[in-house]
Amino acid sequence: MKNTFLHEMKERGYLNQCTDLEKLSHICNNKSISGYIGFDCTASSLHVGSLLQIMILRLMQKHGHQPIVLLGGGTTLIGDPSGKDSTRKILDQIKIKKNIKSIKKVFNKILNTSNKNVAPKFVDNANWLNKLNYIQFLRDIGSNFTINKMLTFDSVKLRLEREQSLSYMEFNYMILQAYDFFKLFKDKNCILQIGGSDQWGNIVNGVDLIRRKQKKEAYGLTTPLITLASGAKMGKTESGAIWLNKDLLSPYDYWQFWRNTDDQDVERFLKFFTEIELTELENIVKKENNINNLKILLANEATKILHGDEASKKAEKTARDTFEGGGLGSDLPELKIESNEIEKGIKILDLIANQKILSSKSEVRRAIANKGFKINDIVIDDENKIIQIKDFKKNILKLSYGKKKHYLVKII
RNA sequence: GGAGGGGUUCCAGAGCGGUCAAAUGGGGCGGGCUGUAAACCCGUUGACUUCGGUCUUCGAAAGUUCGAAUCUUUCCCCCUCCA
Repeated sequence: MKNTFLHEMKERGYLNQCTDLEKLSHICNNKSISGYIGFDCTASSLHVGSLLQIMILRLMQKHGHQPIVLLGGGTTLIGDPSGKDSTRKILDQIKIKKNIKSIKKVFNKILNTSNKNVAPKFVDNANWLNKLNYIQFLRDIGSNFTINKMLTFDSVKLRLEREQSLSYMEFNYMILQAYDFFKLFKDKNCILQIGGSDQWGNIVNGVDLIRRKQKKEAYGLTTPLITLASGAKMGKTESGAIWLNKDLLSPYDYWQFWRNTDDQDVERFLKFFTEIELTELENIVKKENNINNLKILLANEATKILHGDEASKKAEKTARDTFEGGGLGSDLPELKIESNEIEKGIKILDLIANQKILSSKSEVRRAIANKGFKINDIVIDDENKIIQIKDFKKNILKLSYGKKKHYLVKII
């Protein structure tokens, strides 16, 4: 039993902890199962921080198991205290509904939806959580939890140790998540919950609840927390999160994110975020002595999974044209400018400031003084230089900020 | 309830009547070197500016003063110790 789901999980480095790895792999090897991962709906898109989990869902499909995507419309109303120092903002239901709709798009792109046997099921826990009867719930479910034990979970313990307040509402989060698992086990025969390592406590609670209520075994599994070589958490950079939704981050920028991976992370990320067979990957890595080609491979494969082959190729071509050819790629972000403004002639300072590349005019000034801006690859040394139609080639002018940010200014 | 300590720019943290848009470090951004990497070095890091300046910032409000992040009063919030 070599080529199985859990085996590959392990090989790719997705596996951190499991409630009972042996039994679970035995089950997985003999039949197809359903497993779920819950996603938080606080934003209108997930970011690469959640990508590993999605890759796992894809891997389940590859091995013939059915993924259940739980979009936490109910639990997002409460807010998971795990790994948080303070209570976060609470969203209203309308916003959450919108977020769910938007987040779902990504799953439909990444997961295989055409094969009936493994097509993902989407569930929203608002459908059952919002209807719960308080007294009933306390009697049926609440009676299975002891405060003594709940207080020992990291999500609670850490907050209390730091004397940061933890509201009763948040305190209940783990019970709700346990209930989710119980519910999916009962209704959808879902025997596995997967989550990040910070979810361990919540997952174990669900497994326990199922054991108590149903006298049956369910399984929990966590993935390691991925950090970058720099020590930062994956997904959020200073300039903004690496969103998965196209409307928040273009395929080109997504491609660039992977292209700019730290040397030390490349091999690990190839395992995590591409589906190249591991033996093949090993060969590639061994043969390739230019790490930049590995980064390109990573960017291509990762972008392909999320945005499709075509978008990935286009992003690569644009990157090559821009960085290697020193020319301009068609997939670069576009900035638009009115033709009458150009006819009059516009100060370079104003042209840049009017676009939202930097947040203030002073910043643009400073950046120009620091030789940060280029027009058609020539450093701008005078902020008062007037830009006219003759500076455009075929209606297009290449504006660069720093070494990596390039834009096409188009006259409309 | 009693006794103290404190809230400063993205963060940490100095300043304690004018020379303060505020030291220093971190982070960010830009430049150099390279490989669209890391490390390192340099610059920059409130807004607007005709580059002379102007305006808004040091928990909030009011006051003293020619002048306040700095002094006074009230209020809000945090922390430490005792009960």
